[in-house]
Amino acid sequence: MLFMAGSYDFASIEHKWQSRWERESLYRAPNESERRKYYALVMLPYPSGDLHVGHAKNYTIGDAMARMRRMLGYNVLNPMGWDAFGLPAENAAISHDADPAVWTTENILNMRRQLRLLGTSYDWSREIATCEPEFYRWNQWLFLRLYEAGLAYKREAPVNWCPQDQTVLANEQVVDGRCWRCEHLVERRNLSQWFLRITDYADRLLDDLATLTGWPERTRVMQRNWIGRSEGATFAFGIEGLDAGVDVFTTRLDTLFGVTFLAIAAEHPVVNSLQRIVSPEHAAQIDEFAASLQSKSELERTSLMEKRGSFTGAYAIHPLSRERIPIWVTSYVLAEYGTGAVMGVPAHDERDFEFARKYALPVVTVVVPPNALPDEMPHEPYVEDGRLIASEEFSEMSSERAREAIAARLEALGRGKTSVNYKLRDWLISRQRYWGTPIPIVYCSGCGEVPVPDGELPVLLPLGVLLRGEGSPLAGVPEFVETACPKCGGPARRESDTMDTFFESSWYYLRYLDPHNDRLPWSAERAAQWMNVDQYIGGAEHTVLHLLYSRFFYKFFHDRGWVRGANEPFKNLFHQGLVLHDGEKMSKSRGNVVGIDETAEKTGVDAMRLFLLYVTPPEETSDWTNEGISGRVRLLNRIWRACEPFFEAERDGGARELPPAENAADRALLRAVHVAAKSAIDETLSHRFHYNTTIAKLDELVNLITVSSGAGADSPVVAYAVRSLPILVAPFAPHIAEELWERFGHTTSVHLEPYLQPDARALAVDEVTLVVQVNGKVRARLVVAPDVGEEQAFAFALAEANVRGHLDGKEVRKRIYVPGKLLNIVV
RNA sequence: GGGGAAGUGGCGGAAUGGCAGACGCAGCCGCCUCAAAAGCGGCCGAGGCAACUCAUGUGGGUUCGACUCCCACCUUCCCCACCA
Repeated sequence: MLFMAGSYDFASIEHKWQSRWERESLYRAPNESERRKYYALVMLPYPSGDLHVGHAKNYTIGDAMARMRRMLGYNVLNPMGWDAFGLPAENAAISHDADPAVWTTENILNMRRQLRLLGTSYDWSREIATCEPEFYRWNQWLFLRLYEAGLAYKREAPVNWCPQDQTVLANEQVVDGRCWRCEHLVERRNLSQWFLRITDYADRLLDDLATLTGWPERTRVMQRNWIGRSEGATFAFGIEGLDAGVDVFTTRLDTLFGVTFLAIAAEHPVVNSLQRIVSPEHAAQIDEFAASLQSKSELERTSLMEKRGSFTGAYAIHPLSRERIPIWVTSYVLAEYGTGAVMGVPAHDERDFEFARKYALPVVTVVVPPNALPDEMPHEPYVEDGRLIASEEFSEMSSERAREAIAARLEALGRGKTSVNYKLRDWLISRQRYWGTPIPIVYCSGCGEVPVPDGELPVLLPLGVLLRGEGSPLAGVPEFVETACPKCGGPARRESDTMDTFFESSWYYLRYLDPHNDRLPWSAERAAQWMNVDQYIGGAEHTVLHLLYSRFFYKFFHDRGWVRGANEPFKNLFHQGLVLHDGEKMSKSRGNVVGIDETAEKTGVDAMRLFLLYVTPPEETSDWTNEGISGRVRLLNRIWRACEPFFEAERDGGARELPPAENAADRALLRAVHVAAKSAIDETLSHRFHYNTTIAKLDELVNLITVSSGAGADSPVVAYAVRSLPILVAPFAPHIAEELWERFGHTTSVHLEPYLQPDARALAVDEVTLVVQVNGKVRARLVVAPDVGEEQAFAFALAEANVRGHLDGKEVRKRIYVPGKLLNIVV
């Protein structure tokens, strides 16, 4: 290791303290404490192999924040674990013949070492890995509780299927409608799948967003849009020649008299009934049309394809006018949203208009702009609200009134009522994959679907399974699948699907509270002690799914009484920005990945931590540059050199008392110390974490100390400032802080010290620069006492030649005085 | 198509109604040195000899005063997207 004269030996210092912190379990969080609790949580990582400085940003922000809270007197819980189930392990098995369990364990070992190398302050006694039976047995336990509550159920559903790889794909693995591995077009297949009934919680998930004032606004908006509540009405069209009707959902009931066709999804259940009443030619056309769509993914059916349809030959009856309405099967109506059927109103809907034009269906205008006459031949749909025409007795009503009046009429006739629809769909948790939690269900020919009793948990995932990347791996393991029915003891088959890994990440934060409990996933007592999470930090890519699923689970737990207090898990939420390298995304293929190990070796992790916190506000995208980090290396070396003269001095017990200032330089130095401390505390308590400004204040402080160093070790003010440095930098550069603290003669850790409390006497200024403006333009700057009065300030201002020149004998119309800051004279 | 965020020197950024550009990077000059590195000191938005003027994406507005608030537009990034 080479290091220059005037620089310090970061490598041995960082290694020394990391070992000692671990040996002394310095960051263990006791369950019982006099101190107020603070639950600091960073999203648990997937053990993908290696950390780079981009990952480090996330952990550094969380760690600096947790260290600040600890030094501010809180009992901080700062845990870490591994989101250890998932596809990359399985893919590694398929491509390099590696056992997923071994691959995962090796990665965890390496990444745990790297997280320690970052100087993080986690309580490792609470570590969890979701792939261990001690953890996933509680996944199964929670699944069974959801099952008992009717919130877990099985039904047939369309999924993404890659015909090349012969396997189901997760939504995230479908890129632009193609398989991420072989780029084959993905098809839709109907398979029997497990779902969680998150839609039961849609209203609460939506309404409680209002209570999440500590979340970024954009995250709340995205969740609101994802839930996608829309208010409207559901009503029935009768069908000529059938007893059954077709339900339709609409938000635009005011356009009901503009209906010229009924559009239904090809998968709609009524299609079978229609085929029985229409001519053989029409029935064949419907079959042909449905077949042409069947294998297409939703993406193809939506974005890529032009709207298509086929007339069924059947007619519906308009619920009010009783007119005959042709029924079409179409490509653009989604079976999974609303009722799978839509009233076609081409005059007032873009999609219906496009469809009607293609198939020459009539366009009937029933809403016009408030003060306009109707267009006889519209060239584009009018989609705004307006005034009704040609709508029987509802004509001349406003859209808003008409919606209410028509809904009331439909309800009176028993043909419909107001209703609410959500975009949110039930959460599909089945995966035809190996490396996940087995779903604890058994199928018995006699008893049917039987839940595995709690006493038989965990249902262990068999190890050493041959993985070929085709089909459902567990289905091919007889020792796993073949079992006895828990009810009747007869032969039965286990469910071979595993759970979506979002299942475990929806509740893992509760397991940290009670990681060794073997009777329950966590105890209500521990939850009461620690929940809710005070600050959650993680990537914005989890804005919708992970956070929504976690909120859903937590509300379920709350309903059960397993957690109390607020029914939201995460009080404050923060999304960190990405890290680029020289303006480009880090990736192995570009060869521009900056690793943790190389950085620790080259510059030390204290410098890395400072750089990541300093280069941008934490929520912004930052750019890693070698020049940038050298600036932070310089700062650390300057801190070291400022402290060196004090290493041999005897321990000064009074060093933390504010010394008296002899002169302006002393006052400036004391002020710089306390301004830095105030900044660190403000950024923490505000949950803003703009430590870039705090570190800039540390730069200013070190600049002042360097200038003052001529005053030497015998100046009590310089001594005070220097001795404050380890405390001030401890949350950001924890190793150098600890080393300096020790060299100053302390025998306990700096990280157990209280943070420096800003002192009003040190922060006070004895003179300020008062800006004098004439008509809003700066004309003079006066150095005055901070408490100077308006009259006196005005008198001072008039003494300035430049001010007098601009007043030039004109009449003073108005004066604005901001004490200690500004005087504006308006003439 | 819908929604969200953001536009400030060569670069990252600071300032959230009151001195625009803190702090750092890069650059330039000097000191130290036989020399270099490191370190230390200084300069560093544009124009002007200067007093000054101009300048925070563009155009309006509110205000004594706007990077900051309001309206419109332009650009960039992100998310969702035939959601009836």
